[in-house]
Amino acid sequence: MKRDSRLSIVLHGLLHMEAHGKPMTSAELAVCMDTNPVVVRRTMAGLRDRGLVHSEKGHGGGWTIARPLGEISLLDIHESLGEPDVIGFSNKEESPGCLIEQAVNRELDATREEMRAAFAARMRAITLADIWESVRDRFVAHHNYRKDHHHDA
Amino acid sequence: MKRDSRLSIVLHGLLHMEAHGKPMTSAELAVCMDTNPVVVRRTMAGLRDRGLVHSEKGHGGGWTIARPLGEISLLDIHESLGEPDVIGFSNKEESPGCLIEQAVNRELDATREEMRAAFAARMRAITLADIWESVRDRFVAHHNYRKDHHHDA
DNA sequence: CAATTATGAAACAAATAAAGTTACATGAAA
DNA sequence: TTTCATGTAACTTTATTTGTTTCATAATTG
Repeated sequence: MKRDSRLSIVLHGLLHMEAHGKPMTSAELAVCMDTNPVVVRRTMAGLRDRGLVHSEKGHGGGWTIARPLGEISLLDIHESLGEPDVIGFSNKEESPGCLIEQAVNRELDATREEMRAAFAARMRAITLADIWESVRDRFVAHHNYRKDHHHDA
Repeated sequence: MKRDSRLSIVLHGLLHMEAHGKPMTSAELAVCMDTNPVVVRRTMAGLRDRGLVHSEKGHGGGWTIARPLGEISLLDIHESLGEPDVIGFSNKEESPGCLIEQAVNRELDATREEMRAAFAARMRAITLADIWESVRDRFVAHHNYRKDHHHDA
């Protein structure tokens, strides 16, 4: 299966927008994210429609985050992408006549529901601010490591 | 044909084998499962290699379950299929240099691990015997319903 | 107001992966 | 020795995601 990586793409883009400080164009984002400007627009479109980001045309235009990072959960973003299915396996047939296949589907459906619940619970609890802090922590750690170990004259 | 449905296919086939009582050919299974004999062989191959099922060539040959249903967990079967990834979303890049993308990956990786754990826990706890009972329960319920509501002269 | 720069969106092409199909070799039973 | 069944490789079809081209629209700049 070709797996959906839009959530990964969008999160990466959003945090670069935050780091940039001013509106960032689709072309600039595309370079950061090693993809295409049209892919950026297409992927951000859902977030724009929900008011998570803002886009502006013309000179000085581009993308900005429209809310405080702490008020955007990863679940909000997932929903803005149209809630693509996060499960990698499916039933051969969704409404089979066969009693055996029905029983198999019941069991696998229940498993998928549990996995979706685990996904939603975690994604609801995490905001962009959390990831942003995680970036900062690692950056500081890296900086301190270099400071403690540098061998310059 | 988008998501992997081999687990669904294999479970359906195994329980038909159980119901059949004698060796069942790939062609017979393919009819039950609305697929192709080669798909059946290909999908069952991993289970044969692990000793969950047995296959016999020639007249009277076909597939049989090699162990008591209660001793085959759904996780055993999943592993026999080569442990295909059960998650439907992925990272854009697996080992990025960008600190931001690394932080995004850490978060999504952790979420996927939780989902995989939920999958494995459930699949480990369920055996073919459980599904088989579920089939029987529904069959009996259906039979009783018909008995209580029939309107024959 | 015209040139430039940006998004919006449709349409199309490439890449990937699962499922289906064909073909044939191998082995077991009648 | 013929028939039936699995084992496997190679190829085709279909579904889905991602990438690309193209052009319309809007906002800013000179």
